[in-house]
Amino acid sequence: MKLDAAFSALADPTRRAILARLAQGEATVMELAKPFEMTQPAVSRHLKVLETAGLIIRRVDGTKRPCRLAPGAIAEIDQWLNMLREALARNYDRLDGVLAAMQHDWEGKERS
Amino acid sequence: MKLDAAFSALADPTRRAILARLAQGEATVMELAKPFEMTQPAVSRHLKVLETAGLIIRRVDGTKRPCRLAPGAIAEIDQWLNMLREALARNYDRLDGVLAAMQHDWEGKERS
DNA sequence: GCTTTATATAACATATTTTTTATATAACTG
DNA sequence: CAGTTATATAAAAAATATGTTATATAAAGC
Repeated sequence: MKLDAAFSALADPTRRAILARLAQGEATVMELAKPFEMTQPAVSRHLKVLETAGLIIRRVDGTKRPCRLAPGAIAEIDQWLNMLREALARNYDRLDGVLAAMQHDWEGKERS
Repeated sequence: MKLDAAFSALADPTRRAILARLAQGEATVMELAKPFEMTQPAVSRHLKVLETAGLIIRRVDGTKRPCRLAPGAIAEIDQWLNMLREALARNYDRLDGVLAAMQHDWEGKERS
């Protein structure tokens, strides 16, 4: 299941930063690595994770491997999240949210 | 950063299944555990992960702890994903996708 | 009050992830 | 061709995640 890989890839802040950078356009591995206090191999691995998850694609340009966002990147993720969105919307329509706020035996935090 | 916890929580299939179940309404720990070939403590831990990530909330009902989807569950996630959505839409508008498909030096898979 | 039910926590084993250093490869440069 | 540049891969250490069994807690039922 690709959802595992996709969500897992997004769970890492470095990888999200890489995606945010790619949102502005293509970039090579070195360009992507520069902002991070991390070695190049580490970034290479993050890119592999993103590629395997279907979030980015890479092309070959001489000795460089420019990366971009994969066109269908978040399609599957979005589809799954829609299920939750709809459920949350339904709950809201039923005013479950309001009721929950009123009956204060709901805990927003943890009790220990 | 809560995004880490949220995406990380969603990366596990058991936890996504739990959320899918909760999308149909409140459920107790035992009810949630039943479909899985997993011990109750394992499910308890998954629920804690989901709660910490802000994806579910729990109330106290006697000895039971019924769970629901947290109202704002995917708000932060959605906000972040919007950045990507917009970038992808921009790329599409510029026909970057089409161009990429034409210049076949783009690899959809991996080369080894 | 004692037993059962619902859930949590602890201790621990195993698996996975993340990062590092060292090295390989392959394409440019002069 | 020799050296440099861009990137990948391997090996290994450290951190984290996931599941198990055993046990604790607290409310419910008799």
